[in-house]
Amino acid sequence: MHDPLTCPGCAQPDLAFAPHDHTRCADDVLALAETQLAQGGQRLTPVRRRTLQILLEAHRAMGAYDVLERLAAEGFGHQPPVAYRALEFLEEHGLAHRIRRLNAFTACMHPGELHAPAFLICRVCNVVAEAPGVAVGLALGQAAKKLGFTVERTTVEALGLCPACALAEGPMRGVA
Amino acid sequence: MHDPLTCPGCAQPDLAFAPHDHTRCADDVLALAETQLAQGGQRLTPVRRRTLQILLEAHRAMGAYDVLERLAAEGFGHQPPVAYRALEFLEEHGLAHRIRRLNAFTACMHPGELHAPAFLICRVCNVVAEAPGVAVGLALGQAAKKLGFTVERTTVEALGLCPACALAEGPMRGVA
DNA sequence: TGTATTGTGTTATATCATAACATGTCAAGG
DNA sequence: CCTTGACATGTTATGATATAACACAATACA
Repeated sequence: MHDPLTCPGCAQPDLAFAPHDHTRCADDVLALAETQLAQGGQRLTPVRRRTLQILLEAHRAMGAYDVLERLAAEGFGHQPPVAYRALEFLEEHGLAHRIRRLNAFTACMHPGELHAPAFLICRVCNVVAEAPGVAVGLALGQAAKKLGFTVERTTVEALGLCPACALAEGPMRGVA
Repeated sequence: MHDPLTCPGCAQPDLAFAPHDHTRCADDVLALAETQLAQGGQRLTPVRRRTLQILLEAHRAMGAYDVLERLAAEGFGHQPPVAYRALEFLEEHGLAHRIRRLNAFTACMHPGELHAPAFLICRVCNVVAEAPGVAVGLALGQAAKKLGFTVERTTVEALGLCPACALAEGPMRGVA
């Protein structure tokens, strides 16, 4: 169900990068999602369900066209709107996030919890970690308040080096 | 040099939205940019200079193709890379920022100052304000540090309502 | 002046995203 | 039951954004 070897977060537990809650991976999140949506009178239809599953299984950010390819291969529609609609639905309901710097989407690792997501994107290996962004959201909200601006949604992304790639790259500087 | 009537920030001084420093608009920023670049051994070539000017004059976020159109009309190249290269150069050197939510670029309103820019984007009128983002950057840096992640660049954007549009929209709720 | 570096411009193509419309599904009310 | 309205899915077509790769020009500097 959850393969540590293909999960970027699990691959380096000592470094604690991307320390998502494994007890909630894939199927668990899926069940949770279904419950949540039902409460709001929303439907987790087959395409939407499968889209979420694909994101959860991939366990990394995926472009809409990548998702579409998978969906198409499984008998769903073959055209971009199929993927975009499902992804947008998931995003609207807090089950997925859009990573703007990568033009990609990723499953939310802790749906239901109120959170202003902040993402850490490794520029070398492209792994995306969802960091606790409450403090960031708060700071942003305050800055906005001073200007009389009402915040509705936020995009917070940091590009840099994950621990593993920093180890690999850092010591190389000036060597060669 | 600076027309309050076409400047979103100046249009509503009472609301203090987008309270950029007017003494630094257009020509001032341009001069500052030139100095700064020269110090770093970089060149503010005609295309680059004109691109920055266009962004400063527009005083709002512009798409790369909008910028290109202006450049082309003035005798510069007619192909996308012309605009993208100039814009990327400006961004790298802190003279312009990329607004990912809008796939657009905007001139930096206070170049030289060390700052992690945070943008407030009105979803109604599309005006973009550059808010002081130091606190936000700090919070993000700390969250990253906990995961061993090294932040190099950040994207911080909030979508919401600017004061003017909030006034126009807020009271309407439930009325009709 | 020659030579390396950087910048500009081009063609061509890749990548990402949405508008508009037809068809299908399903639940609620007649 | 069957109609109707809302929502969902699928399609075609197009729009919008971005980059690769290469030729040539300008500049810096030995």
